[in-house]
Amino acid sequence: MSRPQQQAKLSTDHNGVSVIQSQAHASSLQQVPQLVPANPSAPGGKAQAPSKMKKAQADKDSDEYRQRRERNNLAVKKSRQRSKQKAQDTQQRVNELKEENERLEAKIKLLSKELSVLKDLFLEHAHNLADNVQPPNVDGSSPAANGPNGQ
Amino acid sequence: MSRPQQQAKLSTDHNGVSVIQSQAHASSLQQVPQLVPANPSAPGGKAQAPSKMKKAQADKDSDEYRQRRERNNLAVKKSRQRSKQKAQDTQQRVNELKEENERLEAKIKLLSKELSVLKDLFLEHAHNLADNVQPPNVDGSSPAANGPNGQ
DNA sequence: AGGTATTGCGCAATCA
DNA sequence: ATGATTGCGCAATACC
Repeated sequence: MSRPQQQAKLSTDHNGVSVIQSQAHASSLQQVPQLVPANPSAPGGKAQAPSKMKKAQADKDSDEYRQRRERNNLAVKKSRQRSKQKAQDTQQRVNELKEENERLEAKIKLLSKELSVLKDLFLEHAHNLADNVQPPNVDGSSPAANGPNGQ
Repeated sequence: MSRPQQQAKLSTDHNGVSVIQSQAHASSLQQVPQLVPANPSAPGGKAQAPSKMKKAQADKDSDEYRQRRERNNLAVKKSRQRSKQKAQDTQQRVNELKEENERLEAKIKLLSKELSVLKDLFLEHAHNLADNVQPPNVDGSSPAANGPNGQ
């Protein structure tokens, strides 16, 4: 995909390096504007003065016109290239962020686990301590053994 | 934020010929493609047989050709629109991911803090416990209430 | 004023 | 043969 569309015109290299062609817009196929007013031979039509045509014609042949076009074409290419690049970068960014996200998520998991372990440990010891220090309640089991720590 | 460039359906021909395109393509402005060699004096070039041109010409006039073009134009529009949409979505994705990242990062911070607090607490109690547990025999009075931890 | 940068559009070559 | 993509040129116009 993306091949020499027309074997003509610009020596746009396949690699994207465009060579500014000479002033001579010698191309292969060139369509002459030839704007035909398409005279409205409609009912009640009126003749139109063919005045501006020639000028248009001249414009296109103009050297300056060609130059402007050339510049613009270049600008367009550049712009599009940039746009594409940007899109690509954005996509890349997404990937990076996704990765980082996973990393963070993993870390969270780890921390959570660590935390829970520590909490359990702490509770256990607390109970032990309580049992040790407090007079043994000869009654049942331990006072409270619930460690409902959510997360 | 661009706007409709033209209010009239003005189509620019491949070669720069502007043509008003009426819905019914059977009316005003007949623009004959008129392929011109445009290269009257090519360096060692050779005149091309005008044989295939006619064919090309005919092709363009062909109803079928027009139809094909029309369909393709439609497809192109669709494709580009989709492409644009996709880019937009990707950008959006970036934003979302960035947000989520911040969220996660905050959570990590929180968990870390919690963890450190708990650790300290645990250490303290562990010490207490150790002091307690060590000599059950001895008549140790109070378990010591020192805060022997650095920082 | 004079330029570049963007954008919509159509064409043609490819791809699928 | 058909729709989808893609590179490209043109023209309008946005942006300096």
